[in-house]
Amino acid sequence: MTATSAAKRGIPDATVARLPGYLRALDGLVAQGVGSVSSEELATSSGVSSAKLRKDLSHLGSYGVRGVGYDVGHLRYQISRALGLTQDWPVAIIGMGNLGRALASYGGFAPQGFTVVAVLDRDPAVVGQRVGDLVVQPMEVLPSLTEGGQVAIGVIAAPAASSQDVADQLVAAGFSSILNFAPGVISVPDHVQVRKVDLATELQILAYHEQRRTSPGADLEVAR
Amino acid sequence: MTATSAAKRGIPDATVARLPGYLRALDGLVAQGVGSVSSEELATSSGVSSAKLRKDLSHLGSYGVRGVGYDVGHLRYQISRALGLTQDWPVAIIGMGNLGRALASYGGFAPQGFTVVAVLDRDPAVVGQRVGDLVVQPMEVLPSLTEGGQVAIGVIAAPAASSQDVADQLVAAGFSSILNFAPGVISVPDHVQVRKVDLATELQILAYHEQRRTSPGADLEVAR
DNA sequence: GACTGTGAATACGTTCACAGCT
DNA sequence: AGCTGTGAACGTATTCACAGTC
Repeated sequence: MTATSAAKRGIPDATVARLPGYLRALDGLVAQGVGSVSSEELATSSGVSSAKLRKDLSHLGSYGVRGVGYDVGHLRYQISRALGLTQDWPVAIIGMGNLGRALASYGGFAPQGFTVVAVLDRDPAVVGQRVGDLVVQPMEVLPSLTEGGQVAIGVIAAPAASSQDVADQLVAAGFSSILNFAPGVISVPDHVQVRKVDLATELQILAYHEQRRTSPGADLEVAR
Repeated sequence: MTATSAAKRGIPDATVARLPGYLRALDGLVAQGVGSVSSEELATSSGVSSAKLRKDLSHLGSYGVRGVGYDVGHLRYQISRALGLTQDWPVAIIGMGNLGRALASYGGFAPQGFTVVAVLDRDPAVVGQRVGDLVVQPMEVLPSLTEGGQVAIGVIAAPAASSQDVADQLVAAGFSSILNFAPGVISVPDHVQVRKVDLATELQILAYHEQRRTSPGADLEVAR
């Protein structure tokens, strides 16, 4: 219904959402040449409690050594494998406005196993322009991207008004995972995974807490 | 400890996170000239179940009418008020790389009650450049932004390597809410709210589900 | 008759605290 | 002695289902 349609016999959603954080912390340790960590140390560098970390890792298997800790390299590999990052995931970005360009140029995915293989826009004036190493392609190429059975993740960076339209085209082309940066809800068939990133929502959540700081008990008030 | 340090006698976190979605759906209805909605209709346009919607709204008060539904304008106002959006929130963005520029130029906040009032960068070569309507300022101006007691929300769009440094400067300048786009954890004092938006994390979560689709029961396997 | 608001039931997530292994 | 892995306890979120109101 909403976002994640419950995984049958898999890793709990809350845990999956934290695994990338552990992975990043482990990469930091690898870079520092650290070979082994305790749950306490790894938890601190990931910003969680050690009990939560251990529970999370216990869902992947028993990869620690009692009395010692976790082997950094091995744990890193196991988390990668659990997340499906032993393969590289090609990604297509739709919508080459400010945000789309920023995402396309941002080097942040590549090291994590994601490669932007195509950038598209429906505006003929934008098609053909260079963005980073790529040339903007028209929407018509979408179906060809999924042909090898490879590209499966689409990123919607189009304006809200056309996000449902883009989502429909992604689904029709055979994409099964969508990361949506456009505000608002998009509806897709059950078998398609959608995740949403929304700036305005995040700011509004911060505003709520910020406001509570200054006017504490403004809960029950004259309702008009 | 982690992110949200539990609200005393407030609206549940999960509810707060969904209110912006309801607000957006209500704005759509206002634009269509609709004056009244049922929980079922509003839930559908917000992508949640009607029971969840009603429970969420019940935390704000009783603003519906049994047998009828909710008055769109009044509910919109009540949610705005609960979120603290009856005032406008000035925002400062730190880091004018690709992402920072995209965020600064993105018009998406303004209608929601957020105004980007300052954009900063620590690189002297970037300081002075125009980004949208603003001129990039040096980091030194940070403390002056909070002087009127006004600017309280800072957006970190700097690279991961300097995100902790930027966070420290925001905290020192008196910011009490931070939206962090840089990968990795930042640590701040308890009274500072932090929310994180991380691309790579979202893609990794999608990859997990995507991988499960293709290789279903790859859970217990030879552990090396 | 229609639709809200909510207690009760259930599911999910986190924390505690300790048994079990090295 | 040190640290993991995990059952049991607790807390939070979601769903159900219906009493209450218009």
